[in-house]
Amino acid sequence: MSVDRDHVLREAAALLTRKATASMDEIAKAAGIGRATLHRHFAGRDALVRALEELGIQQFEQALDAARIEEGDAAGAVRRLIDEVEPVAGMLAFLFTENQLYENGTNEGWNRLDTRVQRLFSRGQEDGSFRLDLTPAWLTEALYGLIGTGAWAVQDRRVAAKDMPRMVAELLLGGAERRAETERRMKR
Amino acid sequence: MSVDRDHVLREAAALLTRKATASMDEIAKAAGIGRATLHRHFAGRDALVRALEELGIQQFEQALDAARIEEGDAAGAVRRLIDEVEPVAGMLAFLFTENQLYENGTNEGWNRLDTRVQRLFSRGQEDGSFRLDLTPAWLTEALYGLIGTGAWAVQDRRVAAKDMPRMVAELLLGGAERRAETERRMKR
DNA sequence: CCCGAATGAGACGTGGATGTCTCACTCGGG
DNA sequence: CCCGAGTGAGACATCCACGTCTCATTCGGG
Repeated sequence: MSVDRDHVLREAAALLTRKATASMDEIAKAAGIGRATLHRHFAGRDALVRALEELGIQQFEQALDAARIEEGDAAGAVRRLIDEVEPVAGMLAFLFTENQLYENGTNEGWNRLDTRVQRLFSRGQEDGSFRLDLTPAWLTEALYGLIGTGAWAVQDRRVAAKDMPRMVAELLLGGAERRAETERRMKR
Repeated sequence: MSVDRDHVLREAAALLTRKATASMDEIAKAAGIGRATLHRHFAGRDALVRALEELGIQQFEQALDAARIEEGDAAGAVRRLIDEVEPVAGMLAFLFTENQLYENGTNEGWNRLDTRVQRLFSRGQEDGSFRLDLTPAWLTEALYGLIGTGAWAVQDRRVAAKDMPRMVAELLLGGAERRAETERRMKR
């Protein structure tokens, strides 16, 4: 009977990522509940969006923890991170799109996570596994962008959900150009 | 005196990409004109968005033509395309975000250009310069996503506008991992 | 210099979304 | 079995953005 709060937020994120102007009524229907119930759980649209940001940041942090991005080689850490993020890619896409986060003087919680990701790329550069001509800031943005693009492609059935992490990781780390190392990895 | 239509559309795209729920008044102010004047040039919000799509598609097509993506090696063609697209990256980011384009039964003009880009990646795979384990459809989506991310990073001053094309092209083609070929290219 | 076209500011009515409320219903625990 | 908490549907007033209109002003060409 009781409404699954996380489920509502997931559906809301998926809808709002597709159609940012969706009305509260549309959001409620997408989540399979009545508009009144939606208002009972979230005071208003603003409160809903803030809850969305909060949950997204929390889930992203859990992914960072679960992937143990501070351990092992940097490339492996990036792969683990993308694997862990996949189930909540929709939420992250919403977060990345929702720049309101940036306008209102950068969000504190987000900054903490952002720094953590940037450090991962810095570490990869320092230990020689990542190239030095692409800044950690750009690699971080690119990671977000590719995850968002991937989540989108999955929603539109252009890519299967199970393939998404590999697509994102391979492109981000290895790029599109063919090379010997890629051939070797493919054969494993 | 007369309003610069393209300038208005550019500003509108930049604003709407950041804040999709921006009101007509905000759009007008962002473009430096009055709300009445905005309405004189575009019958309504829908008309504005349609004009935005039209201009974006037109500019993207011009970029595809100018880059002569059907000629030369595929990697070079991708680099030229990104260079040509850079000035209108904001418009393209809007187009990519504006999924309404996909909802309303895919847009005809867009499909034509999308096919053209996919063919570029297919060509690269056939001539052996691109890897085969990433589908042309995904590489195409990734290109759009990275261009959008790049445009965004430039807007937020995280990346200099002149560096954006290189950042996007290098990541898309070469990826983040260090390798001998990259070192060689850097020394040129 | 002067006239006309275009603009900016603002008033105004309208429609749709919002937030609140009521009421009947349903489900689950005691 | 029964009661209460939680829900869906809908009514309702309110508010905001929209689209239209007017009017004074400004800018540029003739």
